[in-house]
Amino acid sequence: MRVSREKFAENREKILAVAGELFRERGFDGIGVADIMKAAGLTHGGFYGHFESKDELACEASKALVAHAQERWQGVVEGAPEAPRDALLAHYLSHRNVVEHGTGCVFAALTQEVSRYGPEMQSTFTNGLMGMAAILEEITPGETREERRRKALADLSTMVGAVILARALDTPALSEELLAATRQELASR
Amino acid sequence: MRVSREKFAENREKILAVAGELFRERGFDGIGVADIMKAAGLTHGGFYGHFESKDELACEASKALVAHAQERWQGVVEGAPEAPRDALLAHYLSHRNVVEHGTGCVFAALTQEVSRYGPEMQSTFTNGLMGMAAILEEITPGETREERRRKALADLSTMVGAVILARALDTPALSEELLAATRQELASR
DNA sequence: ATTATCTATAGATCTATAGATAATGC
DNA sequence: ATTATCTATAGATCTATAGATAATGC
Repeated sequence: MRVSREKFAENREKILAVAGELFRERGFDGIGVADIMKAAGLTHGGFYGHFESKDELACEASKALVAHAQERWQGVVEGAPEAPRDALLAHYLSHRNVVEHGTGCVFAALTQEVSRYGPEMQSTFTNGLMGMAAILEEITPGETREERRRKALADLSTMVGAVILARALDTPALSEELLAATRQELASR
Repeated sequence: MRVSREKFAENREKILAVAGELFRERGFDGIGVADIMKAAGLTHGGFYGHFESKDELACEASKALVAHAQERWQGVVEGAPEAPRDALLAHYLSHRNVVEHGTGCVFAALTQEVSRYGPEMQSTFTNGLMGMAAILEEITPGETREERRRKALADLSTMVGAVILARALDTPALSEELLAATRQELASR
């Protein structure tokens, strides 16, 4: 049964949204095309009318996730003009970002798989990470532009690293301690 | 053709060593039992005389990798009693640890997959991360034990995060900039 | 007539096992 | 006789495709 052009475009967006969530939850290799389409309410075979391959879907979904992550950071920064850095630290180093893999930070979920994928995926993540660093640089104190850039890169490593490590710890209390310690240390700089 | 007991034990160690390298290179889901055994110079079927399942191998290999990582950090710290923290930062935040996935840090390679595996795997990584934090705590300056513990957890997040992000960047110059920025910021604390 | 989706399946890959083989060690 | 390894394969899973179906839009 064929659907309208409008519905076709809607279905593509639905596949991308569902894939973005399931990839973040289970990794690129942890979820198949059939299950993604099932979760989107479509059949396996229909997938190949929308994307040439699973790799193409992984690339497109990653681009959307990275763009969305930047918009979210930008929104948090603009929503707290008096203390943007504190707002961003509280937003990112949160219990929610540790527990909700499917809707949490794409970098905390998928970065380790990127180097095993093709150059297009690496380029997407590189651009995304540099975009996050640029947002951080704007709200980081420092004498020179070089110093702010340096602090932004180190802080980005700290933030993403803390969420990745907190997700691996098997006790909620330890995860919370790691998050709180990282928040406190970053805030005091 | 049967082998001696001694050779049997050797074969088991060889499988663990090869698996530890290939898991770090391609992830737990990125390499199969048959290819691991081939790399170890054995046949696929022989695997199940050594391990009950691929999951058991993943757990045992992870335990060995985590223990080895702690020993290595301890060795670096003891090898530079005058400036152990600087030595550890230089050792960990190195070009080698970004490029050589198969022999590099187990946490930089596999931590994101841990939460998708069973409780035994999570326990192994939790113990490992807490061990690394304890080593860091010993060589971190601070007024109180609480402050040193806090700094150690935040620094561990920064170090592992920096290597993970540096591995995802698609330009060697950017990876080096991220590493150098992180080294410089951590050293100045 | 065109085209988006669905059904069914080919082909590849992966884990795990069964049975055979051959060397060890009592 | 025991046991570590090898050969061969069962069974499950995954990507991708071929052909059929049915609704859209000229």
